[in-house]
Amino acid sequence: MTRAEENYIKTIFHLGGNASQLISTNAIAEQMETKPSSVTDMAKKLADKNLVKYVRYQGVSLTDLGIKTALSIIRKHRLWEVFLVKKLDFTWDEVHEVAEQLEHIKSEKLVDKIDELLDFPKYDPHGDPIPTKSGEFLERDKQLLSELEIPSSGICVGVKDTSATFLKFLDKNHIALGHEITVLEKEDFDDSLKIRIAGRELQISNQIATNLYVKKES
Amino acid sequence: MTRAEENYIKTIFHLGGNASQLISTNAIAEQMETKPSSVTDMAKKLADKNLVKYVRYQGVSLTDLGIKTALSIIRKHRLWEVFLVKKLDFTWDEVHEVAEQLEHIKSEKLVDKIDELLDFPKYDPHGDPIPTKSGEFLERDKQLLSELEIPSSGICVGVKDTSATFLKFLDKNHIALGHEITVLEKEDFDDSLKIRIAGRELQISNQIATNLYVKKES
DNA sequence: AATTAAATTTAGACAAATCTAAAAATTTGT
DNA sequence: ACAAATTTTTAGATTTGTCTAAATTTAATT
Ligand SMILES: [Mn+2]
Ligand SMILES: [Mn+2]
Ligand SMILES: [Mn+2]
Ligand SMILES: [Mn+2]
Repeated sequence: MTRAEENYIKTIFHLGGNASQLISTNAIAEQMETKPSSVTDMAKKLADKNLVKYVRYQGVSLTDLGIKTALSIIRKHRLWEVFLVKKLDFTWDEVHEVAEQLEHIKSEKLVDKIDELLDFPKYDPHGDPIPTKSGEFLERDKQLLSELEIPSSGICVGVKDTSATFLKFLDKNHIALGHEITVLEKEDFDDSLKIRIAGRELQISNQIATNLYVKKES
Repeated sequence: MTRAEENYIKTIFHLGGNASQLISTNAIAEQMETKPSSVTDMAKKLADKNLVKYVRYQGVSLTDLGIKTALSIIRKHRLWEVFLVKKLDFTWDEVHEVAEQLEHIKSEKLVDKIDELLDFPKYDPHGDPIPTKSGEFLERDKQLLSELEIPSSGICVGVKDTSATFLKFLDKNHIALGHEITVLEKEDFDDSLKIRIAGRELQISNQIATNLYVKKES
């Protein structure tokens, strides 16, 4: 598999192409910052290799082989992200770019040894689950902070937006995974929330609240 | 820089193109298992980028920029090899192939952090020196085992042939870096040597002796 | 149902990196 | 010094992945 092929497979997975749902060439092109015509070309190539099902004018979805491939790449990406944070003191806003390169390194032994070195982590630095060697995928029970009842609280377990700007904003406001967040009030005007986290009270916009995942306290 | 360009630069360096010596396209092609015509094309491209000096029909040599680039790639390659051996329990015959991929990962922070994690190693698992961040290169004082006087002894500090077959042969015969080797006799007929290493005596062919580096004992 | 708009595919082009076969330059041998 | 052998370069083709512009299909609107 070439690097380009791997990137397409991964993108299709992230757009929901694991079910039998067909993903449009336009959606893929937009996500990958490329042109729809390029996606069409690649769709044919991937279909030839039995990695996707391609229906002309409708879109593509991953085959079983495609899903297996996607999970393997995602596993590598997320394990490398954990490695960078835990072993090399990278911050969670620095890891994605490097992991985009490292995920294409071909060595099964390397991935498995990194997994072992990290003591088989279940989640990456952004709270996303790491598929096991055999491709199992444990999606966490979570919901957007914006959907919590008021008042109530939960543990911050993930981010939806993983851009460096958002992550650095969270750092600045002492919002980190593992912390308890209590929603105190919702402002009707703009859906902003008053929350308490790590002993502090602060006001966060709806845009923030719709990009933070929490796990409701049991 | 593309991956192909980096591989050419590295090969030219290893063939001695760091001095003003011109390396022939044929030599490069053979080393890289490609065709001389491909090398000619690349030579022009690298010359345009000021990485090599290219004299038609004569060959190429690295510019200062080319040397700097080569050292950076070699540094990464060797640091990754140390990482694989020291942190992930790879054997010295397994690391080269993976390091060939890892050396192209673009992240200065990553290399420097790996360097730090390994406590700034000076040599890779095959005894080759690791250039520093600033490009310094401390070639060790060493000589081929075949060139030791008889009788005398030295410390095994490196291998010339780094192929997996040779390295596994060395493992099988308990020959490893750091061990003292004493040359007891030389057989005139085939230049084979009787040596003592790790308490054992064994007979090694001239081909083995010309691929092992030792440091004479002071 | 026909027209318009939007999405998708095709056709043709391009850059990177490679190859083969033929031409040109250099080196070798007498 | 000159022919032969070797090395190197050129010319033209191929593959991968991309693009633009035009054609086609599908979806939306009157
Ligand atoms: Mn990521
Ligand atoms: Mn992540
Ligand atoms: Mn190596
Ligand atoms: Mn090495």
